[in-house]
Amino acid sequence: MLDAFEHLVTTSGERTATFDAVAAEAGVSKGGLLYHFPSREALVDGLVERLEALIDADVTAMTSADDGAVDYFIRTSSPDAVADGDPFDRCITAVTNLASSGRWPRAVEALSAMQRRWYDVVLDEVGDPVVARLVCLVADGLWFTPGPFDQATVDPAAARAPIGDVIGLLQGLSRRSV
Amino acid sequence: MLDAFEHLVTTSGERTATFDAVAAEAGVSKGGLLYHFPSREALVDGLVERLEALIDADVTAMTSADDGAVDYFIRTSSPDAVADGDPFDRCITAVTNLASSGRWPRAVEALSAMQRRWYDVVLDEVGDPVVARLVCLVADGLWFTPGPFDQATVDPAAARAPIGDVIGLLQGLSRRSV
DNA sequence: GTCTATAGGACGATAGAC
DNA sequence: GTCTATCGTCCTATAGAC
Repeated sequence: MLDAFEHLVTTSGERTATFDAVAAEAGVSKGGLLYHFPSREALVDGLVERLEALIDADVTAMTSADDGAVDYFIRTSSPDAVADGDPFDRCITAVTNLASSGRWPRAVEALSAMQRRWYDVVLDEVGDPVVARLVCLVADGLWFTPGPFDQATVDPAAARAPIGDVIGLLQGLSRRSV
Repeated sequence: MLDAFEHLVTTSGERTATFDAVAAEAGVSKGGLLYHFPSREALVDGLVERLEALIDADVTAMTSADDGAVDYFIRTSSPDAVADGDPFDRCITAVTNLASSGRWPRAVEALSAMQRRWYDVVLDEVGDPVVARLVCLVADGLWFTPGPFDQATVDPAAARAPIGDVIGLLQGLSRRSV
């Protein structure tokens, strides 16, 4: 049922993810859904808790990544990864959509905490706060543009610079320790 | 009336920006509002057209900025500018909120076009597509995190690196022409 | 041009059978 | 635990007086 809610919020926005639609997508009836999630807030909380668990797993993977945390971080933030059906990416997109409505403070807090944790890991690797912030900004930029709004315009092979070059540039900065 | 709609969408999200609320905010009655904007789509279109006009003005200012397009671009993308009551920033935030619902294709297209135009101006200045993309990603990252979701957590004087240093770093890259 | 009144519909949530 | 049926509320949009 959470999967159905997540899917609808991700693809069509929060407005369309009504109890009726979620129940239909999950293959149950509205009453059945409301037994497990008595309110809309319960549904949101369920997704936020799922996100928090996935953040823990991602931070662990990031700190122990073979090519370093920065490489892992930037690569998993690119729209290429979003296009795939990665559960973590889908969950982030869903919670982001929920947060942007302004009605779910818990969603906002979870996303803020996620960014703080990423920043700490990156800072630990690159050492310099300026470079660490730059890396986080690039990752956020990659995440938000242009994917979530218009999945049709995601064009990995476009004339824009390949993301591998951007990573190399950032790692160069990290080594020079500006 | 458009101001009222923009303000409500920006501060409280699209859900709360009903005809009733917009009319009350604008100081007219619901019927009066509906005379000028016969449907919700008309309201959205009005805001998108306002955005397109503001984009034209911003691109012009950006190309002729004293300290260069990159400096202008990054500075006006930072949350410090968002906190102010800049009409352009407010309009972008409002249209972004509308776009994230997935119900207004015109809003999505306007934002994509905006990013393409910014990229073209930056590329024209820095020459290198990789650096140009990096600059745009940083600007997008600055824009989206963490401001729009949680205006209370905007903390310009936080321990994170000052944005001026980030700009310097990007300009260094631009000069070295990686 | 601006108002009141209301139609028509969708949504969140409850009640109670099975 | 899952279902059907339904209540109350809120929203978009229309009709028509002024």
